[in-house]
Amino acid sequence: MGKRKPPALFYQKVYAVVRQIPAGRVTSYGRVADMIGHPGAARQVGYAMSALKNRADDPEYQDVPWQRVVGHNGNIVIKGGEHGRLYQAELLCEEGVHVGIDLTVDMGKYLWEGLLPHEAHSLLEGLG
DNA sequence: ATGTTGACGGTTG
DNA sequence: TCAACCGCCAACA
Repeated sequence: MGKRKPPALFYQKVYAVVRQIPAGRVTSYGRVADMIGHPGAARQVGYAMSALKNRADDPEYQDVPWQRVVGHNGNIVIKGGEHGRLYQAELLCEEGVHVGIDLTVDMGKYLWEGLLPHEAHSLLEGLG
């Protein structure tokens, strides 16, 4: 009884980095792309986040704090209508991240510094 | 192999 | 300031 096919390597790298974001902080899709060595692949990071909803029943991926990834200006850009965006705002609020009425996070205040290059390297080697 | 799809981000008018 | 456009590139049908 096989388990479901694992995500592609690119997605696994995205999830590994997102899991490093501390509660109470956020980062952007583009910064995650930079950290996994794919600068410019911000859209694909968003794609990886979207794919998580197809694995809602897989415990392996339930600990990925997707809500801590926002647009580069701090704006919540999740699709699925206001319901989805308000849900992300609610999750962030529970972690102590203030979300403005315009569904934007103050990046100057909550931005995660991110991984240093050697930290990203040691985190990602051994995947796939 | 090829075309379509996207939870982005930078540029343009 | 803001909407529309477009380049980006991995995953998937």
